[in-house]
Amino acid sequence: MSEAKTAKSRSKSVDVEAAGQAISSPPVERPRLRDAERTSKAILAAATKEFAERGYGGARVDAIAERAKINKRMLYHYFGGKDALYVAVLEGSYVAIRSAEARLDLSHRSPTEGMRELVVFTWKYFLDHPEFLGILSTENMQKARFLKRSARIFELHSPLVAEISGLLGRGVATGDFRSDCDPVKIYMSIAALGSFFLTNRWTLSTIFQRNLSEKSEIDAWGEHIIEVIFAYLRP
Amino acid sequence: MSEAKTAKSRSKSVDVEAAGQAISSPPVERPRLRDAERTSKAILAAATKEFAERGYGGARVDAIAERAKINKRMLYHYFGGKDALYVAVLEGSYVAIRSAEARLDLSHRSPTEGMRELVVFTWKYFLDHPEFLGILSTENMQKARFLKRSARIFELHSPLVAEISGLLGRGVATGDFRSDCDPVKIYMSIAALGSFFLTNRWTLSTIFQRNLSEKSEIDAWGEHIIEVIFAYLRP
Amino acid sequence: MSEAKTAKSRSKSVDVEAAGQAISSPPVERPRLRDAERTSKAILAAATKEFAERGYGGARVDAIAERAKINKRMLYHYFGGKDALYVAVLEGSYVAIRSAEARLDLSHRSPTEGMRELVVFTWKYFLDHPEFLGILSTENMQKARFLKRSARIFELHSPLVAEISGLLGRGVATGDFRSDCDPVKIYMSIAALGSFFLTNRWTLSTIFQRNLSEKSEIDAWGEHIIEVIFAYLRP
Amino acid sequence: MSEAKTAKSRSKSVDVEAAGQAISSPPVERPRLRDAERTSKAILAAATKEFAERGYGGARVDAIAERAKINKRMLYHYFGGKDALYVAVLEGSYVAIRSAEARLDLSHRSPTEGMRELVVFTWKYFLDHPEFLGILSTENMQKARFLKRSARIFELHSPLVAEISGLLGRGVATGDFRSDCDPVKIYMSIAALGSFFLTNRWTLSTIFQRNLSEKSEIDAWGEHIIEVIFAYLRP
DNA sequence: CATGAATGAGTATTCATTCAT
DNA sequence: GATGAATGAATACTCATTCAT
Repeated sequence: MSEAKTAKSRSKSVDVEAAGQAISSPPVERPRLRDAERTSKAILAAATKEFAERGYGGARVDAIAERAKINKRMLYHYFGGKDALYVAVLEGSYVAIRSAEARLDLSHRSPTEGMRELVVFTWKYFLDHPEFLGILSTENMQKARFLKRSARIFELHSPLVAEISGLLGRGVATGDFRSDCDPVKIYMSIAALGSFFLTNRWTLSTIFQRNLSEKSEIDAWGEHIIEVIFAYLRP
Repeated sequence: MSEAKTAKSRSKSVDVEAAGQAISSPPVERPRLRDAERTSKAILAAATKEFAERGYGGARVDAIAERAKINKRMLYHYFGGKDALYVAVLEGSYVAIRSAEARLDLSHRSPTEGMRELVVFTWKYFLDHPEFLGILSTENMQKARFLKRSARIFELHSPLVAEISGLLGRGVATGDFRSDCDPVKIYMSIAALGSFFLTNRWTLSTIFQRNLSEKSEIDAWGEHIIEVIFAYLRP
Repeated sequence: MSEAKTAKSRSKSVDVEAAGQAISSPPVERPRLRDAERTSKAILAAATKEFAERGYGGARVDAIAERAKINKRMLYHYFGGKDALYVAVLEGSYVAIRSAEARLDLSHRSPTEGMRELVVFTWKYFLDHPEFLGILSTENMQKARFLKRSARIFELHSPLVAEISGLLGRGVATGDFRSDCDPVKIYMSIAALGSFFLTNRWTLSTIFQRNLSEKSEIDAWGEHIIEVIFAYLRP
Repeated sequence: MSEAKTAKSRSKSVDVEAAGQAISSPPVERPRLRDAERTSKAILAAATKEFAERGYGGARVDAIAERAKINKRMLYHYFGGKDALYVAVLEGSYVAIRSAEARLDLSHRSPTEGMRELVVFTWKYFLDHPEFLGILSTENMQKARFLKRSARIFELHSPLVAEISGLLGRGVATGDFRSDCDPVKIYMSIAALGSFFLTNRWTLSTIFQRNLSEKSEIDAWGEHIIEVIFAYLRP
């Protein structure tokens, strides 16, 4: 592991847009050559896909370079190596979802509305960003080996917990929600139902002979998550 | 990937005992000469762990041989190659859980009791067989590439769906459960809640600064699953 | 540096013959395939030449494999890596010269005869084993980075010092040598005169416009060493 | 090796000051704009160290740029490439020692005094300029591949030979020295004893378990060289 | 003059698999 | 049946050098 050499990339701030959005942005025709930012983002986007699809061990540096249409050497120039690039992808992925989440502004809605919005957002985000779930899968297969080293990860998540706590508190006050709910458990339940379906639909489709990638099945499961969560929250 | 060469292994029947039980079962005392079987099981058990921990791409044939304490050549002798071995591991994993499940005998219990038993069994099985979840993760990361080729996988699962359908039907009749429940959705919800917690606890522990591998957290989540499922089933 | 992985090669005893003699032995026509010892020696001999000629940093693993006419993979199989192979070469080189030296049996000769024999042997050995000097050059350029880690190197050299001490002592007794000579200084002087000429003859030939690789020059320098050493030892 | 591309650098005259003295010389105060020269010297000094420490093959262009604290591109601007830079270092090294030597003015001293001065100077120069010995090592490892191409190298050395010849002739006349001494052999003996000790002290310290980098050992060896040379010169 | 992005050809090392005994 | 030597195709990473600004 060449992590000692990541110094250079450490100073690179992980760009919120990079992992999540560069992927879908239209192929802007800029000068092409000597565009450091563009190159760096392209690498990050390509790496995100590759790591998500093949896992850390299965991901190939050459494949990332090819996907990003850059010279493999640049990957080392900008990120230092496979490890450091993976860490950048990992942090970038979390930053991206938490940033989008933060834009929800749940506190100005009724508890029921807010909770529904959170559930729907989460489900949609998972649906639209399959790489995020892939990265999580990979990282967990390694027991969060890399994430544990990331200092700022915790801070990134306290606002989320606070937000859910607020919703729950207000919901209890209005009589919409049962009391004694753990915000972390609520979030985990939402994530569990959403993530499991999308992540595992491939084997599930096979064993149950039912194409879970069809729109109707996906939509139905989205409804199902809401039903389950609200059934549980019901006082 | 030399998948064209897996023909040899196809003739190998997957042993129910292999993945799930050979690990803990006592060394059966039969005449001898059973070295072949013993070796084969050791390989399967070692491969299960390796694939579960590192994923398909990250797993190393050498590592499997070393874990199984056998000569690498034997692995090719018995299974034909990495791909075929992986398929054997995959099928064996499903066979193992479905076999254990089948021993539950849910039909002789009340719907509520039966459902609780199913939830508890699933949770415990996931807890006791982390490799199973690892294998699923890996296989889904590859979009069920290998599982899709496995012919008998569907048959293996129809009894499970039937069993849950039975429980639900009886529950509706007794007034314990709401009507209109999809047995597959119920099973997927149970699996989702159990699997997600265990699979993702490493990153979750990190982002929420809370050690989800502690017994108290694990037990609490087991209770949580039951609560969620029953809240949903409540008429 | 992958030295943590050299465990395997560590158990390989360095063969005295390997570095020094396998090089000049006739190409025995043995079965060719599956001859571990032969392969291992061929690698060591090839590596000795490569490291001697190009230095540690300049040596190429591919070049070694090609010189040894083996698959590059075997080099890792037998030695673990470039580092470990280099260490084997280094130790082997010292073992080879010290073993040959030990066969001199200086103690049964007169001090003068013994000393002359030592000088001549050293000169001839350097002349016949240019790789040895090359290896020393390389290792010293790295400030003995690898040699310092070699445990048995010191033991290998105490007999030499003892032998020279014996010669000097007897020479003082017979009146042939001056007293107060440090055996290590004597050896170093012999080595210095021999080594410097052979190692530096390329630049020396150029700057002095005189071909020091000619037999006459080489022989003359051999005589010169003897003269210098005996002039110094003269009481 | 892009040796065909060194044409550019050929026109660069090697500055006497560059390798040997730029390092310690005070920042000459001239109008300004001298950045070009300053940069060029910094590169040469950095390259001298790098090549001396790691050898030609082991030296890294990036490392040289970093040591010189200049942009790598400048290195190509001023010297054309690695090869040409190496040649400049090599020539500069010889020019530096011969220039310093020329300032000795041996002809106005007694033969004995002059000879002692030459020995002491050589020893001190080697001691103070470890890069010089490193460069020689490297160049000889390549059998003077680059030096052979340098046209003016021979001229640079004839004064040295003449100077020593003069000393020897006068010494024979005064009866201080034996006759029939080859000036080149004398110089080579002086250089051999000095160079070998300093170059090889790392391995020698290890094999003889004696720290030859200590001041006492170094001083003692300086004395030893004088003793050896004068013992040999004694009529 | 100066900078840093870009590149293709290496360079050490590892992998799954096969072969000879 | 069992063993370990042998192999070619990757695989992560590095190097000297050039290009655009």
